Amino acid sequence: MGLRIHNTLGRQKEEFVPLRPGEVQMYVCGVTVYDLSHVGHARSALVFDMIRRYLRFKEYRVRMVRNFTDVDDKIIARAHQEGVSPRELAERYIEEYRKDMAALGVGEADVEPKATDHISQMIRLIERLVTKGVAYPLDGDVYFEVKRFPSYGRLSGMSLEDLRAGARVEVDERKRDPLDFALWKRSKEGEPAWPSPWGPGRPGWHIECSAMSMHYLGDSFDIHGGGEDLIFPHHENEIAQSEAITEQPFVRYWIHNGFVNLGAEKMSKSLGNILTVKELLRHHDPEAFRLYLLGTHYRNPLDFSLERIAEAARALERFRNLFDEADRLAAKGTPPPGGDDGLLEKVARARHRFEEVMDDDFNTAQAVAALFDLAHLLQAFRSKVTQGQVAVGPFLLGVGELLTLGRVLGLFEATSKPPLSVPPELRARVETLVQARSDARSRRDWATADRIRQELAELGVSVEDGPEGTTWKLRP
RNA sequence: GGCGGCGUAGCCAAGUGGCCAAGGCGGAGGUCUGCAAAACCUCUAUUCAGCGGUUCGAAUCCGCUCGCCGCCUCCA
Repeated sequence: MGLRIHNTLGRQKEEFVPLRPGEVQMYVCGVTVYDLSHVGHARSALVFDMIRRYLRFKEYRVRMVRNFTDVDDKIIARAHQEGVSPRELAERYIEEYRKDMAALGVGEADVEPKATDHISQMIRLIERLVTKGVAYPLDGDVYFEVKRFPSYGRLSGMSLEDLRAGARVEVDERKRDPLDFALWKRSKEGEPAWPSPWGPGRPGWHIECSAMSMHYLGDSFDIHGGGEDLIFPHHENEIAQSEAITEQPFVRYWIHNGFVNLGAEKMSKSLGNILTVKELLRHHDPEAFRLYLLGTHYRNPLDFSLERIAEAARALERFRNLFDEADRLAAKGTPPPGGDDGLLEKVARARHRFEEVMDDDFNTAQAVAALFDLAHLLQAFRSKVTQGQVAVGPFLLGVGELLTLGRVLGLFEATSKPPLSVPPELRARVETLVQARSDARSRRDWATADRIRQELAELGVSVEDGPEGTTWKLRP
């Protein structure tokens, strides 16, 4: 079975066939760097990170480009406000974005280009558009003439008439059509400017993605992604610009992720209802957040809720308990003999199911369900290992497979809460108390044992007595 | 106004014509354990916003109604 992807162009699932066998070229719209990124940006980044991981699991060689928009009105306005240069402001937030993504476990793209490093490529594209007669200069600006591109509106599913009917853009009498959009903007006093055939100015927003994607990936490439708010006008305009020049299909598969809502409304800066990634990670485990996100299909809206993330953290604990158990059994050495009781075949079936549901337009909710089922299976088997009924080897193999599959989704990078976060002096004190409690227990002095457990609880430590002895961990 | 999407258990959420409607959280009972925790087992939607229709058969297709959201302006 092959991968099927929902293509925004056509609004249906299609079999995924890359341009070159075994290779995938993808471009993802990144962020405009004028402020800290929020949970909505995080969702988009995590979705495309998951897609890239899965494509790699399918043994595709993936080349991914994710851009930074580092010149635009908001950056300029913000920089003026803070009394720094737009470049300085952009650099700062690029740095912050990279830190946030790393903290979320989102891998770096193969290329992370900045718009301002590609001005000459943009100018060349604009020149070609002017030469072809699909764009026209006007007082130092250059506009794309939408009427010259017959399939304009195809991605968003709207006709020019539909678009004109609902147009909320300010009518600029100079433009040939209200829907014509800027490729190049004449710069005003005090704004960053680059020399061009039309005078000093700066690029319009849409042209940068055409320029950078075609520069790094070619005139036609496989996947272009971003949040669903980019469908119109951003991606619609990219198609118009690019295809007007090359007269070839720009992108084969358009993938758009759904929004994060907060309080029944889209999380966005203009509405003011945002939660930054930094704020999120101050209180929550990044893997719990990832598990929470994966529980909802990437195209569906997600109602953000800290309570749901806390639930995901509890669910994640169950996997981690299993991994701890596997570590303990693996460390014991000299595996006792025994059968596998059909476990490995069930593990293979779980893998098959995982791949099948992921092949269906990245159904991570189902994939996660397969992971939970596999974990249950392994836990049940582990009870039998402990009782000496079956061998430990198949159990460890099964856990290894669970880890492999989870990591395809970016989960289980940390198999347990990092014990490193325990300060050494606290660790020593806890170890002493745990030992004292074990001594008391071996004397069957339950009163003392319980008292010590209470003492440990006050330190935020919980203890568990198992057949292999007592273990402890920090409670969140 | 135009275009599009959503409404599934206490909560979250998959499923888009036919095996018992995934999975998670929460809850109930049981096993194990000195107790606890963890883990395991069982149970927790005769029903998919409502009303009609198509079909041998619909949560899934069609129509209408109600409620919610997004895009059409910068936006992941």
